[in-house]
Amino acid sequence: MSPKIIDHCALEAREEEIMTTALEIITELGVAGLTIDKVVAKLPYSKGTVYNHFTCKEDLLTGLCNRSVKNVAALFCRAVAFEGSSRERILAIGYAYMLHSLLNPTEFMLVISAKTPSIREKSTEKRQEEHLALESKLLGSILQIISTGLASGELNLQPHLSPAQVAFSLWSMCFGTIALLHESLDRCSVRTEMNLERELINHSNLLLDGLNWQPYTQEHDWTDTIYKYKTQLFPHEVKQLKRLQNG
Amino acid sequence: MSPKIIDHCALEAREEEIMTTALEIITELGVAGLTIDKVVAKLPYSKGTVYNHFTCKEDLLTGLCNRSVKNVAALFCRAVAFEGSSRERILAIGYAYMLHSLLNPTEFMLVISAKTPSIREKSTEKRQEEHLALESKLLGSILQIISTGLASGELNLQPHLSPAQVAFSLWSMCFGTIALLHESLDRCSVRTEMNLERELINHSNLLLDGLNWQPYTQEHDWTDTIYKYKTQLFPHEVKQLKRLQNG
DNA sequence: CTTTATTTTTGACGCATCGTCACATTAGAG
DNA sequence: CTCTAATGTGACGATGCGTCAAAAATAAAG
Repeated sequence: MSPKIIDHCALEAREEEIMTTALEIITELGVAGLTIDKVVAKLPYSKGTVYNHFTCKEDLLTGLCNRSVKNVAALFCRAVAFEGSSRERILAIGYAYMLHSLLNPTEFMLVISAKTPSIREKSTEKRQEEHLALESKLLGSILQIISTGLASGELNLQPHLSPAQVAFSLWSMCFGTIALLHESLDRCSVRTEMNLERELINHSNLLLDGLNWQPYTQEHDWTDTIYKYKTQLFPHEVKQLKRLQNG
Repeated sequence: MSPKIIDHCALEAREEEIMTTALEIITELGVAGLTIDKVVAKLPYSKGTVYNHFTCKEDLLTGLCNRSVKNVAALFCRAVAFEGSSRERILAIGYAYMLHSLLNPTEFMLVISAKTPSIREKSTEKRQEEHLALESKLLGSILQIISTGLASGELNLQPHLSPAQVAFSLWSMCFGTIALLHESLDRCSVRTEMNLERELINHSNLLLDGLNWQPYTQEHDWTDTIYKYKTQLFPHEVKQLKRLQNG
């Protein structure tokens, strides 16, 4: 009676395989160049099988997007665990976000694409919810640092601001800066004179000063902190990035 | 010899007509629903004629995007002319940006879409350059206010920051905030508790405090300033927005 | 081993959209 | 009216999407 039943593990592995192949195509030909037919041609499966995993191209894109956000979440967890002041840790979050965007330009761009209604509208409800849950996880890491900052007295919240609002201000600032300065995204008019790492740190420091999050920009050697990010917190990622930029 | 020659004016009018029709379709069916065939069906012209104006769908989208940025530029010019302190005027820029995004959700979303590589890659070089020029114009308005702020001493630039960097920090902050909180864009997890106008003002004030741009948030009645934006600077737009939100 | 019941895979098919191009149309000069 | 070159037209081939009936694969029962 009971026939072939594929175990969950194998199914998930295949889903990964499909996504990886899709990402290869996108990296090579851009999002517009992605075609289910091309994915199928690169895989030992047929079109029907791919459509068993993803209802449509957009659903596949959202899946890729979520996979990317998962990796960001992992980096954020490491940032939270950084040994230092709360402000150093919150700055590490932004730094992690930036590193990820530089290491995975295609995926970062996908996260933006996936927020586009044309893609969102067509994606599965399931994958949409997964996306929201993942974003909550990211915000969770930020909120965690905010609460330690409040506890230690380093952050003095203005009465009209809630922790969630602070978390959101940091997130949107990082997002905007990275999005507008991202090499692969927009050749915006000022881009030439701007350097992503420098500007992100600048913007973060401005915002954190505005938030009264001590120690202030002038009161601490942030160059040293960033050196620690590079050598202690994300040594592997920074090395990978250098290899990417030189090769 | 000389046969039928269409005057430049009529050509441009037709281009407008095509874009307006395309925007209608996008508003109704989303960017994904836009089809050259549908545009043609709504117009008294044929497909070939449309393709005489725009090389492809993406080129048409970039055209729409540019038209939208032109409108933003006009609002920015009015913000620059606002009677008040330099900080009030720079805040008016962000407010204008937000108003525009709320009044033209479809177009704002298009601006983001148009930054996506899949669309940019396919657009005409000409329209790309136009886009960069328009963005420069936007930054120009911001830089103008910065320089008056510097001249009056209300803004005290930290030595490591250039006016262009300040302009960019404001722009990216506004962009990020609006993009992440935009109703039509992303149903992000925190969105429910967040209110675009309130958060944009909050973020702006945090950043401007961080920049040492006087008067500081606590030193001035910003509610009153925003009231002036609504009643004096952008009365028409605010009224339009209310109608939009009620109807 | 064969049969059977059920799941999984397959790829050809119908449909939609894209962008092109050979031909039709048009407006003015001669 | 005729001729000419700019302009407009829409049928057409190509490509991609998502479906579905049929085929293959599988594991237990006979």
